[in-house]
Amino acid sequence: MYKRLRLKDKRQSIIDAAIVLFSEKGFHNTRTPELAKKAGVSEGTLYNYFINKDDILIKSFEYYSEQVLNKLKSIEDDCDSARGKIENFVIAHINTYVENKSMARFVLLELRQSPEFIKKYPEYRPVKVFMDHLTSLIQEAVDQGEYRKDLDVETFTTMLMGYMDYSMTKWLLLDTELDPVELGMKFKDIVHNGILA
Amino acid sequence: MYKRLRLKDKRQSIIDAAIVLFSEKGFHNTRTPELAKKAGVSEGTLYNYFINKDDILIKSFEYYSEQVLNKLKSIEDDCDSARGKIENFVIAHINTYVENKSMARFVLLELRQSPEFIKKYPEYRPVKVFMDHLTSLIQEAVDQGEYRKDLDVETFTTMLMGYMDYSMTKWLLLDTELDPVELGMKFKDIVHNGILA
Amino acid sequence: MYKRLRLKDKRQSIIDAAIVLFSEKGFHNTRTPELAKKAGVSEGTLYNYFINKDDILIKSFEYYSEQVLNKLKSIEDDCDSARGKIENFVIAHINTYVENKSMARFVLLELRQSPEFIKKYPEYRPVKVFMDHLTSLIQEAVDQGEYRKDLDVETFTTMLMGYMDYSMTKWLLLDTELDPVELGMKFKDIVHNGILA
Amino acid sequence: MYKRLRLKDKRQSIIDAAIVLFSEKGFHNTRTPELAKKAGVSEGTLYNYFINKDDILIKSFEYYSEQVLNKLKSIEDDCDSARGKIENFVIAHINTYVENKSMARFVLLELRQSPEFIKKYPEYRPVKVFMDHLTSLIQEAVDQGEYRKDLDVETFTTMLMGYMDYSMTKWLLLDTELDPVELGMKFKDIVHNGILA
DNA sequence: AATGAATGAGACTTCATTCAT
DNA sequence: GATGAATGAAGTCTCATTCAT
Repeated sequence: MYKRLRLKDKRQSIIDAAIVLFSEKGFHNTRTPELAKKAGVSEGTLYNYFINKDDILIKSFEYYSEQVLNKLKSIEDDCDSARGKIENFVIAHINTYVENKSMARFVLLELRQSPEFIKKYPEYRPVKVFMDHLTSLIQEAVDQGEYRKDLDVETFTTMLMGYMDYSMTKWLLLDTELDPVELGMKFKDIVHNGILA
Repeated sequence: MYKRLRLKDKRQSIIDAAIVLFSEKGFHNTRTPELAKKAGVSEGTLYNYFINKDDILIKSFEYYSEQVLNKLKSIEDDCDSARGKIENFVIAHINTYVENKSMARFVLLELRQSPEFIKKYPEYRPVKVFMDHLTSLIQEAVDQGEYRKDLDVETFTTMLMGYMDYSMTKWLLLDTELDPVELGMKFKDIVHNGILA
Repeated sequence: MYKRLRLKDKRQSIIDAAIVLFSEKGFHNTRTPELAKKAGVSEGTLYNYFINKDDILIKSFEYYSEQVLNKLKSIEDDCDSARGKIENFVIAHINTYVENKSMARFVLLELRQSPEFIKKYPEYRPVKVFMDHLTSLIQEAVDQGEYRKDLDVETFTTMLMGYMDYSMTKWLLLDTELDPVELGMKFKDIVHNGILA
Repeated sequence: MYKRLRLKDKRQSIIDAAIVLFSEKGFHNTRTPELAKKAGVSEGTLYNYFINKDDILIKSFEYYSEQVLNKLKSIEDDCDSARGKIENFVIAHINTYVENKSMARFVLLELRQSPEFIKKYPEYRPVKVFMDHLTSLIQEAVDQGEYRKDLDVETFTTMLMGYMDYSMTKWLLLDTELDPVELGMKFKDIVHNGILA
């Protein structure tokens, strides 16, 4: 029991170090000895917990997925109206990244668009689970008459995801500030009121 | 004159090969001998035209930038109304990528995750030129009374850019079809009519 | 303790191999894999102990310097008269090389022509320590009245060093025999008795 | 005739450039394109006049040998007494180097002790022709009764050559001044008068 | 004869991984 | 389980040499 815990500690500290380093320097520019050092373990220990360097990337991602799924569940029932759920979702989604910038970089820059990774795990796209959830929330809002009947759900989902993604990418690359609530309100203003004069 | 042409050919064929390979396999998984072979030159020739492998990445991007700037200029005067210009811009922007999928992957997927690249171009330039242009078009539409006076121009720009970017990323990663005109119309429907019931 | 010893062994075996190979084939004609093989280590191990190939040259020389300094100290107090000390010094100096022909070639032939080396050690140190010591011994002989008062100490030092150096270079290049005692006696005969009829 | 001259010009300018560059940077650190540029010819032209890079080294040396042989002949008959000839020889020998420091470095540092070169051309040692000449002059002095009958001619030759060589090496490496006449006189004082009190 | 762009063998070096301790 | 020195395959890049012009 005690050993299991310590074992879990090492595994976890490797994943934590990996997410930080991969996000800072990129997967290919992170050296395994450096990763071991940051995790506070020896180089050999990496291979007691993971098959190889690729495996560390994949398992780091799986850890991330687990985290965000938990997050998703925790905010699911906070609100009754579909519109309110969507608003909560957007803010929670962005907050997840804002609270952990390393992980944000890891997912948004390094991982999300890694062709090798996507090729190996097409279904693991971290975005997919979000998109599907968001799509279902939007469909719910349409079904409940909160959004108009002929709204193209897929297009609106893409707009919202793209808006969040793009805003966060700008935040990461240009190192600016990011206020989730304000971001959501500005978006809402446009899609609710339209842009026309 | 003859020599200059051949010289330009080799340099260009290396860039062309680089864009294809980097987009297909990623920068780090592309081997220089493989790149040379694809370009139809010897390994040594790479280093007659470029400082090192990194330089090939940078110069390939600069070539891309030049291309898109030319594209921008060519569509500038096609339409009188600001709204028309924006619609033309969106379609032309997406078409640039659709017409050259390799370059699309190169810019949208590979370039974004390259730390060397980000270090050299911290302002994320390829997109910046577009964004700035788009922002000015939207501002023009507001000024001309085509869009409402209190429209948050920056937010709308980000929405539109994010929507295009996200749609194209999905297109690339999931290998689906992409119709620029339809894409633009769906977006217009939402931002013109709003989403509310 | 055990590991430390093995560690020192590897480092030393690389230096030993380097001195032999550099002296036999020259620095530039010695390939690192060959050097690794001769040292009984892998190619990668070279770079666990040294920064690069140049560093192996430098460190080999520094090892040599340490060796000869120890030699110098060991012969310092063997004799009371300054003249005797000088004679001992000459014989010991030459013996150092005769006993280790690889190191002799390394220092006398290879090291002298290495621009990297000269740049790092502009004062031509390996010889300087000797020269300075020899100069002080000769000065002592003058002070004690064993040599004449108006002897140009520097010139005599240069003569003696040059004579030894030249004799040894001939020995190395022409692969002849070398008897340190005989060499010293022949020199003594001339400088004691002069050359005139 | 005109072409022959121009041809000789190119060949000579390559040799001149080689002697300078080889002496400054060493044979292995001199790049052939750089050598071509310094000589004012194209890279390909090098191979119209020389077999390969090694050949340029060898031919540069042969050119040097020719030069010094001419020098030797020109001073041969300047003096009647053997002692005078030796003195003239020493001064002329050193002057050859002082007047052309590049060539001095080339011969004394780069070429003389290049194992590859010596291995290929053991008889071409630039020193040999000098030594032999000097030996014969000393022998002449002994025969003429100017030096004592039992003088060890070889030892004295080695002393004198070593003294000159060592003095010049110090001059080159430490970048000091060198006065051939003074150098000769200091040497003469010691070997004529001896060192003893 | 002169050119210099092109060549490609081969150099040095890196770094993910192993395994004896 | 933990270590980290050792490994060696494989990478990028250099540079003497060639040959079409």
